[in-house]
Amino acid sequence: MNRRTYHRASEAERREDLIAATLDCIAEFGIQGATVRQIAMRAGVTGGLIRHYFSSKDQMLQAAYRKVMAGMTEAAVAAAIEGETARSRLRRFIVANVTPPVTDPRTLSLWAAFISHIQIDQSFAAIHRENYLSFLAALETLLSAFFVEEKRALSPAQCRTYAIGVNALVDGLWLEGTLAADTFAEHELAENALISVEALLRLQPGELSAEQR
Amino acid sequence: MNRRTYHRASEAERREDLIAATLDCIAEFGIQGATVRQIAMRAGVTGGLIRHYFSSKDQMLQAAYRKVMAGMTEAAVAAAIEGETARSRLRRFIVANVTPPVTDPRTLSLWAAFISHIQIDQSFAAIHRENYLSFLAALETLLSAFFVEEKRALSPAQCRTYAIGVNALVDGLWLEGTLAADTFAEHELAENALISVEALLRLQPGELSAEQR
DNA sequence: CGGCTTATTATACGCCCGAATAATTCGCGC
DNA sequence: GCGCGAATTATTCGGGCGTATAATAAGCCG
Repeated sequence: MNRRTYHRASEAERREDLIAATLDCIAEFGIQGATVRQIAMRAGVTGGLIRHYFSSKDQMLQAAYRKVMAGMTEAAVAAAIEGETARSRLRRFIVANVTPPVTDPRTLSLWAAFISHIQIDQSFAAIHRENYLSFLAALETLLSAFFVEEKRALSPAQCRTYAIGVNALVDGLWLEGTLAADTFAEHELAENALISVEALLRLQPGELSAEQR
Repeated sequence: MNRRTYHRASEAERREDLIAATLDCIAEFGIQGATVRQIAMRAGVTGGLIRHYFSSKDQMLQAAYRKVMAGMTEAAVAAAIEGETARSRLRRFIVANVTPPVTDPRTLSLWAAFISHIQIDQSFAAIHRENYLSFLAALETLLSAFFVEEKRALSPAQCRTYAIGVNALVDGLWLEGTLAADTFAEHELAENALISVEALLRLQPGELSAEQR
C-alpha cells in the first residue's frame, strides 16, 4: 500500500501550477486533449486534486483563459510604458504586439481555442469582452496622448474610430504574422505594422516608423 | 428485430450532409462535442456510416475545415465581381468581408476552432496556408487593378505590402465586428473599414468610402 | 422480378472521460 | 514532538468516445 509521497503547496502556487498545466495541455493536445487526467499528470498531481481547487473543470478553463489574455495585454502595455514620449510609447505598443513573445504560435493556439468556445459557453464571452475593451481603452489612451503631443486636435469620436482601426490592424497582423511566421522576416512585420499605422492615422511617412532611440 | 428503414443517398449528397452536420455540431457544442455519434444523429444516420465515407473522423474534420474557408472566400469574391470598376470591386470586396453572411458568430466560432488545431495537427496548417495565400492573392489582384485604373504606379513589393496590411485590417475588423457585434451598428463597421483602407492606401478621404452606385 | 452489390444499420470492444467519495499523509500550532 | 485539520492520493462510478466487424436491406441491372 505504498502511496505517493507529496508536497503540500500553498493555494496560490498550486492554482498557478494547475492553470499552467492546463494551458500546456490545450496547446499541445487541443481543448479535447486537455483532460483532467492529462492536466493533473502535467502538474505532477493526481486528478482528484483539481476539484479541490476548482469547482469544475470549466471553472479552471475560465481561469486559464483569463491568464492567457492578461499575459498578452500586459506584455504590450509593459513594453509601452518604457517609452519616454507619447510617440515612442505608441510605437513600442504596436511593435510589441507583432513581436515575440506576443507573436507565439502557442499563444495563438490558446487564444483561438478559447475564442471558439465563446459561442458555446457565455462565461467565456464575458472574459473576452472584458479584455477586448481593456485593450481598446489602453490603445485609445495611447493614441489621444500621442495626438495631444503632436498638437493635433481630434474629436473623441475620431479618436475612437482610429483606435478601432488600429486595433483591428494590429490584431490582424498578429494573426497573420504568427500563423505564417515563416513567410515574414521578423523586422518585416513590425515595419509593416508601423508603416500601416502611420498611414491609418494620416501621419507623414516615417513619423512613426523612422528609426529612433 | 426491426431495423431502421433508410434511404441510399448518392456519395456527394451524403458527404455534404455529413460535413454540414459536423459543422453544426462544432458550432453548437465545440470541437469536443462534435463526436461521431452526435454528428451521425444530426445527419440522421448511424455512427458507423461515417467511416464508410471518411477513413477517420480527422479526415472528415479536414473536409469540414476546407468547406468553411472556401465559403468565406467565395462570398467575398462573389460580391467583388459584381462591381463594374476596379474601384467598385475593391470596395465591394472589403465591405463583404465585414458584413453578413461573412460576419457570422457561427462562422467565426468554426474558424477559431480550426485555427486552434493547426498547431496540433499539421494537416490543418496546410489547409490554412492554402486559403490564406489564395485570399491574399485575390486581394493583391484587386489592389493592383485598382491602382492601374487610378493611374498610380506601384512597385509589386509596395503592392504586396499594401495587400498584407489591408488583409490584416479586414481580418481584424471581421474579428472584432463579429465578436462584439452588438457594439457596432452594421454600417459603422463597413464605413470604418472603407475609411481605414483608404487611409492605409494613402487615398483622398472619400475616394473609396463616398457613396456611389 | 429476382439476384447481387453495397450503402447502411447494429452491436461489440477497449479505452478514457469528469465527477464523487473514501483513505491517507503532510506539516503547522500547540 | 504530537495531534489534528486539511491537502492530496486512490479508487470507484456511470457514461461516452472512436473504431472495427457482422448482419441487413435498398435498389439497380439483367
